[in-house]
Amino acid sequence: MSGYDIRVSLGSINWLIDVPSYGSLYPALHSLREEGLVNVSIVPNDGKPSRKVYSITAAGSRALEAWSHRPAEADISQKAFVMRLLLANSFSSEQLSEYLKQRYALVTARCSELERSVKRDTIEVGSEGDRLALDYGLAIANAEIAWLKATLARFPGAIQEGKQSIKSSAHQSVELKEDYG
Amino acid sequence: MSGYDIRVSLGSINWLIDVPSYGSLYPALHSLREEGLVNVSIVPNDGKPSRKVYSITAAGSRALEAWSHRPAEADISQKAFVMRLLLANSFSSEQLSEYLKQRYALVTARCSELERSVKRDTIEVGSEGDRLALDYGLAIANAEIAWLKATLARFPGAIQEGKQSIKSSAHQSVELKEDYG
DNA sequence: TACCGCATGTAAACGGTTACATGATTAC
DNA sequence: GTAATCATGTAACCGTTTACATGCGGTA
Repeated sequence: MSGYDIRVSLGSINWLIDVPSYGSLYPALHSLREEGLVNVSIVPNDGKPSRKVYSITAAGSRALEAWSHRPAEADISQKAFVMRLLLANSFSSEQLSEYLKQRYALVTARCSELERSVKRDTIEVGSEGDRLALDYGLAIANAEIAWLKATLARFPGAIQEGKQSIKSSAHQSVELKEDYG
Repeated sequence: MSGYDIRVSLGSINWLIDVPSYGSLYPALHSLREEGLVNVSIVPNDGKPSRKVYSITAAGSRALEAWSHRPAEADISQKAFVMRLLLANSFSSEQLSEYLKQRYALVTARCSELERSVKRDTIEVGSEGDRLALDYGLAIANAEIAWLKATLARFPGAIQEGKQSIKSSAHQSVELKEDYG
């Protein structure tokens, strides 16, 4: 794709991932080319500036694979998690499963921590706004847990006993409480 | 609270909001004081540096209120949305309801846009990773829609007909399809 | 002995956005 | 005729993080 194309296609899901501006995207592509991780082919474009269509090199594929398999930092953000998911092509079923389990452990930890701090008042949960925000956070976290459970069921990793086939994971209410990770 | 306290208390929900580092938090508090929006009281602290406990002034309250009521930018991020929710104390029931309805309109729009692009292939939805990421996005968006519906039912704004009393909104599966905003 | 928690603060470094430059074409 | 789309690119700007400075007390 061209830099422009990349920006436009990512722009349609800007709320799911961090989309770079042209001011950082174009220089990034230049340096990737200098490092030999991508090739450029100039495609003349009547009137408009000629398109520079980038394609990944063998070295680039290796680097990308290394990047996506690098150990997940403990406190990964939602957007970074989705970005990694987008690159899940080079994941084997086991690796994907492992990755999702790590996320599962993280989110359940956050969730139970939040529930604890709502019951006690470790944090000042005095105001209406605080309660609203925490309730929202809990709802989102629980939805993510449900999705992770459903998706883990669809991509059973190395060893897994209770296989269930599930078609669509969105909209789905699943009982929680199991322990991955 | 002191700058340290602010950081620590916000740090426990760092995945829900953007938490500033000390390097930007302390200077921010200094400039707020210069603008007369907060007061400081120095509390001596045996051995450790004395604590600087900040409290909001009348002018500060007005500025905060103005900030939280300023028209919501169209493409607000999840974290910014939660930050505003945290300050929902100065919202009237009508204002809160209005704010949630705006959010509802935004998220439903994103959701249906995503569904469209999954069915057709406006975006290249070729790879496994793409499908996973979009499925995840859809699940999260639907969860947010459900939460917004439930919360709007709890905080009925000015005019609203079908009142239902709902105790806890998390974990809840709600039918979608209604039109707020 | 070494490190973590408490508690504040500053300056350099870094990374990203914003704004600008260019220019032909199509839509209102 | 005015704006928006296509398409690339650079440089100034700006906010944020990182790293450092200080220093006492508890603990592994």
